[in-house]
Amino acid sequence: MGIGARERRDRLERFEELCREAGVPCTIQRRALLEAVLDREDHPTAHQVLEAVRARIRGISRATVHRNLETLVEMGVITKTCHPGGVIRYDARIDIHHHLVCLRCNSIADIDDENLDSLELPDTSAFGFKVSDFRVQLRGVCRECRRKDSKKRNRSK
Amino acid sequence: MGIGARERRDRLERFEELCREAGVPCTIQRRALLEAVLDREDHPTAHQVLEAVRARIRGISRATVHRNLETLVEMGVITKTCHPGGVIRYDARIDIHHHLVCLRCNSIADIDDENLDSLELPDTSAFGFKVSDFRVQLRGVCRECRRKDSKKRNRSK
DNA sequence: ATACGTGCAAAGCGTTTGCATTTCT
DNA sequence: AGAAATGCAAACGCTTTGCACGTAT
Repeated sequence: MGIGARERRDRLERFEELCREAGVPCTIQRRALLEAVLDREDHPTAHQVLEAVRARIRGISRATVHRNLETLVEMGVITKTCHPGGVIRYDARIDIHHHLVCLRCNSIADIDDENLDSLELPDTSAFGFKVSDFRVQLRGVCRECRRKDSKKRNRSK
Repeated sequence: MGIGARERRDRLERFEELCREAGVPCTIQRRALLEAVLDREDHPTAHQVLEAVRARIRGISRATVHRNLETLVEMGVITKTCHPGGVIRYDARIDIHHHLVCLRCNSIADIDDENLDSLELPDTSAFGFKVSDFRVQLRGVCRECRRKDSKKRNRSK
């Protein structure tokens, strides 16, 4: 899954356009970080993005990664994913899609489903809340964790 | 909102039952932590729960809070919430309900909606994923953050 | 030329772990 | 008595911040 080649190109173009419009410097670090996220099919942490970018920019610093991932989110060219853990995770996908969230290991997998996409959202204006986006999170236990669980059960018998 | 008095009582009872069944010690710390979460209507961090519990148990330690909140989640008497931030948040509610997630300040508010509750979930057996639960997350910007944004805009004019 | 971004190092938080001691069953 | 939990302190990992220097517009 992940995003396709066309979408990837469009997103980079949009990024450069937004930089120009906002007068924000389009540095090589910023661009490389965006590409690193776009090239992933999972929901990487800042650390994972750093590892990936180091191949292209040797001396890039941890602080730059954190600062810029946040900038890219604000620009709307990537998003943050919601997860039950204690480490921030980013997502290349900005379109409507949904998540399988493992409550055991905190992993997240994408799931696409037209029925979920066409959900009718409730009115949130009473909360003063402006909805921009939504995700359905199917919470439970992933394949790996279920396997580990059954191993544990066998051992204790 | 939050949970009602009856639900609160039932949950504590269920907790004690689960302790007995599993032969898990039902310590005063454990019980106090559960009560502290049940008494909150928001989605507290471990630190917030610690603060609340200190009133009853002076010398309770940070480690005990973290360890036991995790235990309570495993027992299924509280849950973890999914959020875009870097701090783990707990939730007194274990029934199906939904969230308004602010992507600016990472705050979470509950929202109840029958239409969302009756959502038809896709089949996840192909992923080896066992669904136990679901949440719809309406992502966007909360009232407070929108206010701050408009103030900022005014200043820059 | 100026504003903004970067790298570095240190600080700041939240969470986890090892170990001696206490408590629950 | 024995297993498990607690408290404490240190370690750990992720994120943020201050500052000197470099770079994009």
